[in-house]
Formats: sequence, structure tokens, C-alpha cells
Amino acid sequence: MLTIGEVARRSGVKASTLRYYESLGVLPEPERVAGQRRYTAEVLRRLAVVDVVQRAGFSLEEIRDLVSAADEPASRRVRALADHKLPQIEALIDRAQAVHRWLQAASACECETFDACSLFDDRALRDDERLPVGRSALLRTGGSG
Amino acid sequence: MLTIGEVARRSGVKASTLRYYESLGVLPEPERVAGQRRYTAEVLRRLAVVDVVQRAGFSLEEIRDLVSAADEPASRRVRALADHKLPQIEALIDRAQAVHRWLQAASACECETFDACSLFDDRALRDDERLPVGRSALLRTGGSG
DNA sequence: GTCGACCTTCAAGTCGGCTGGAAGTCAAGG
DNA sequence: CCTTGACTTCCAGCCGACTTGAAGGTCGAC
Repeated sequence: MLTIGEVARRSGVKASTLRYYESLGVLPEPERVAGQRRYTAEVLRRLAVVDVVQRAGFSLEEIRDLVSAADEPASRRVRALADHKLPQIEALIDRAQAVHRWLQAASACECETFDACSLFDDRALRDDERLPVGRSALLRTGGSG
Repeated sequence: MLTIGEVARRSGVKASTLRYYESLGVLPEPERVAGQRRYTAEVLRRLAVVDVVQRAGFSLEEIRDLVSAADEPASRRVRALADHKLPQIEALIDRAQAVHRWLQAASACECETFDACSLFDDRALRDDERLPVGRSALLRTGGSG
């Protein structure tokens, strides 16, 4: 039986985050001793699952649905979610590549004003989503371990 | 001379957003008539620039620095920002591709439990950032025009 | 002279994924 | 008994890019 602090140390997930996950239903409510949470080692695997799936781009809400529905076999749920997310990630890759090409063109730009520069013409990157390259996508490292 | 509403209609950028951009310094303060903003057609090109650059993954803060510094030629600033962002977008593409491979594996998964499934083994996607596939990256469409 | 369309400012709310602090509980050790 | 330390709950705040709402100003048309 692990206290929340021990789980935090072993998983690298902060205690506050564990409580937050529980409040969302991403983690089940553990047994309690004198009001304090006591976890089985199982939770560590669960956290590894959450971590991996989160890195694959799923929200905590999707993850909750994935891990909390015990009626279907894991593989079916995993497959359903994966199939749902695959087109999205493909779109993301396409768009990221379009942005990459744009940045390369920009890097070679010699225009003196924005007005003169075809980089900013109306159709540039038009059908692409805004890529969240900065804060959310690239600045974090780490995870469970 | 365009009112804020006309600019909004022509550019597809809401009036509230135009004021917000102005408050950040992304747009310059326009002339006023009886307290109301009057824009020149120039602002439309500026908004197109903002839109394209934002789609390339830059924050409004970066964009403000790009468009408001009039001392250097446009090309130099564009190049500096592009060169700064290129490695980030390359990393994003690499990670998105790793996630793509993971999702394909997940789609073919036959495991009955999470415990049995190597998809969730510790090293899976370990060194990858969390890709913001959901909300910020893929759900929006639109832009200026 | 008042209606409606349009504009103004400022403050607060939204989304997701947390993080941090305040204030209280509880068991073990000196 | 008292301290220490780890736990508890609840709630505010953070990031970025906006959006929304309240309360009011300005204009032309009828």
C-alpha cells in the first residue's frame, strides 16, 4: 500500500496532479486509511498508461473514458481511440510540413517590406490550422518514470 | 477610412480581437474620429501578415516584435524568426511522426488488458513532448479573409 | 427626440492541465 | 505534550488567445 507521496516519488507525478486526476476520474478513488489515500502498485501502471496516451495527444477527458470503461476489452477501446486520432495526427503532420516549407521560404526572404513579400499573400498557409509550436507543444520534457 | 466594424467584416477578424491586438501592440493605434477608430486599408495587409505568421506557430508577442520594429528591414526580422522556429517545427514533426507510428500500433492492438500491452511500456513515446492534437491544434478553422 | 446601429472602455469568463497556498487532520517520536 | 511531516480539502492563479457582458457615447434617420 502506497501513500500519495510514495506514488508521486515513484511515478514522477506530483501529488497535486494525482488528486487532480482522481477528481477527473482518470484515476479511481483509492482505499483510505484515516482519510488518507492508499494505493496499490497497480496505480503505477495506470499512470504509465495515462502518460503514454497523453503524449499521443489525447485529453484527460478522453483518457478517462479510455481507462474507466471496464466493460469492453482494452484493445477495442484503444483501437477506437487510435482510429479516431489518426486522421487528426495526419492532418497535424501535413500542416506542420506546410509550415516547415513556409519557414524555409521565409528564411530565404529578401523582401524589404511586408507589402512586397509574397510570403504573406492571402493564400499562404490558408487552410492550415494554427500550429501550437511554442508553449504547449515543445517546451515541456519529462513525464512519468 | 474604415471603422472597426468594416475592418472586421473585410478581414474576418472580430472587432474585439482587433482591439485586443491593439492592446498587445500587434496592431498600431489608429487615428480616431470622435473617439472611434478609423483605419486605413493598410491594416488589412497587416492582418494578413499576422494571420499567416500566427499559422506558422508564432505567438502574438513574437508577432508584435516582428511587425512593430521598423528599424530593420522586414526580411531580416522574418529570417531571424524563421530560423528560430525551424528547429522547433522540425522537432514537432518528428514527434508527431512518432505518435503516428504509436497510433498505428495501437490500432492493431489485440491485448486484453493494459497490463499485457507493450504499447504502454515505459519507454513508449518517452522522449516526446505531449502533442496538443486536440483543442489547440486541430479543431479550429478559419482565419482572415 | 428618440430609435437603432455602431462604437467605446473595462472587467471577467473560457478552455485544459495543472500548481501552489491556506488551514486543518493525524500518527509517530522525543 | 508538542513538534514534525505527510497528509487532507478547497480554492485561487497561471498560461495564451480570445470572447462576452455591462454600461455608456455618438451618429444618422425619421
